[in-house]
Amino acid sequence: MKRSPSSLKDVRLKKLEELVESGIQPYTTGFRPDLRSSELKSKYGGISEEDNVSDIVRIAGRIMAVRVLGKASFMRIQDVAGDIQIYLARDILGVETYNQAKKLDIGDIVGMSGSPFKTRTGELSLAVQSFVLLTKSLRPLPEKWHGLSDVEIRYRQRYLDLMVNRSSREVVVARTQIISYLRNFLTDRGFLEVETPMMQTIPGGATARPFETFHNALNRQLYLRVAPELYLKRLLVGGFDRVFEINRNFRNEGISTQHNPEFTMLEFYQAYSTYDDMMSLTEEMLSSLAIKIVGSQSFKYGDRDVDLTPPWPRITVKESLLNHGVLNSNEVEDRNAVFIKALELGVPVDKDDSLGKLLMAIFDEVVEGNLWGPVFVHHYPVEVSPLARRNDDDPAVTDRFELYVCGREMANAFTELTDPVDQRNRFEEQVRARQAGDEEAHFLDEDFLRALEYGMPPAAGEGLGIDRLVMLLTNAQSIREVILFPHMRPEKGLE
RNA sequence: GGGCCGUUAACUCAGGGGUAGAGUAUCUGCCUUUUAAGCAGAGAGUCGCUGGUUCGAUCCCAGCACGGCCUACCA
Repeated sequence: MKRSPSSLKDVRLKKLEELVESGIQPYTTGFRPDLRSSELKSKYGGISEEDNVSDIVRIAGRIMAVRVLGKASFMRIQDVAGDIQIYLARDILGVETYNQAKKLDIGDIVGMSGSPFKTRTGELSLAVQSFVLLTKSLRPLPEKWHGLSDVEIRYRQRYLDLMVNRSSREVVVARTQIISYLRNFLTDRGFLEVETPMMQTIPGGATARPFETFHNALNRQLYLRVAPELYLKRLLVGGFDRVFEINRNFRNEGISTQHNPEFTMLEFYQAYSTYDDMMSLTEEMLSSLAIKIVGSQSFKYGDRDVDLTPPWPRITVKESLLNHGVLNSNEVEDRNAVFIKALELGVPVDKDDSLGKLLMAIFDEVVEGNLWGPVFVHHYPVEVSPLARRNDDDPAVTDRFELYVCGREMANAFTELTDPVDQRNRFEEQVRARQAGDEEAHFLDEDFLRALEYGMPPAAGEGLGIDRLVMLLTNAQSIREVILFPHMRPEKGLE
């Protein structure tokens, strides 16, 4: 570490030495506050400037602002609940203690004991009678007006961001409330929360490239899961009729404002139900969640309005293409016409792609981003839905939907494929695609097929991207705003 | 992966071919109800890194690193 004699950190290290020399412990344990700042405010907020409160209360927190007025000083102490002003006066503390208090720095964590009172301007404050330095801070905090806005520092040093930016703390709280709400919502309906493997020998359940790792003792390759789906369905086979998991998935793909290599998914499965039931459940779950979190079913995302009031429109993939005008009703059934249209649109397609794949390629390219929603798009082609049940009337499509809100896929659900013979065929098709170079194609999971051969009850399941849901409800434009420690390249030159 | 933009003090930002500026923060002094406290003074930067052009580069050029946005892949 480089040390110029006058660096801000060295100034504080010198103070630290002086504190120790004068017998003050700079990292003290054992102080227990009575109240958080918000509790102090609600308990004593009603006092008047004339009141002489004799109660002594203890608060703890970080010094965020210091105003020394000579023989008296004010400081702002921040804790998790907010902040409270404290008043330090020489004639209360005595000369020696007051001079020690003046050595406290912005950033230090302190415990303060004193009596609540109101200042001339009517602000509830704490007149300190004694204090203790709990943690000496050695680095200066970001500037008090503009705070910390450099996104790189905000993400890399999230602790700093949380310290100085209230909005960042609010996102954390909202995220926790959202997950808690979803957990209770499902638990209340008889769902059992489970945990399934993150490290898998055969990564399954989604079309995605997995991360690879290696188990030394077993001398074999393992994958980080791309989805929990196949394990949750094994639990349906085992007899649990409603299960869910809220946990991390890992996909070895690009990073963007919508994508982090690890992200959180809610997956839930319900036996004896269909994807229609999933749509109703999703409407109820997310619209009530919105009321809980933002206070209304309609709210702003960016500069546009979103309204989650049920029911939400339901259209098929083909209808969405027709509605958009990109294809007409003759073309949409004609594989070659669709292929030509894809080429015209510059959509990346392969000459061997099936009708279903081509339709989805065009959908992804031109329709998806325009689906402000909320809208359920259903009847996905069977070729791109290897785990979903075929539609009884049209075996070329599946009983699958994706929920779109604000041009983004929020959820993916389907009536599950329970036929082990069909499932084997679908897997084999995926294996052929993998052998042809598709690194995202599914692996064949022989044990999963064996489970289906024992018999899985008819069921529907859904995956819901938690990060994107949190983005929607906190009006965040980047997934990194809703993940505490988003993935970053290693920092160079760190001391 | 591709394109564009950015990187100057601890933070927020100006500046610009002749070796650097502001506010906040820090330090010193004054100040017993401030709250963007005030007043006076001071210190603080290898201008992201490495090369090139130039008498001279923080500035111009190239490469690299990191970040942002768009794009691609995906959820």
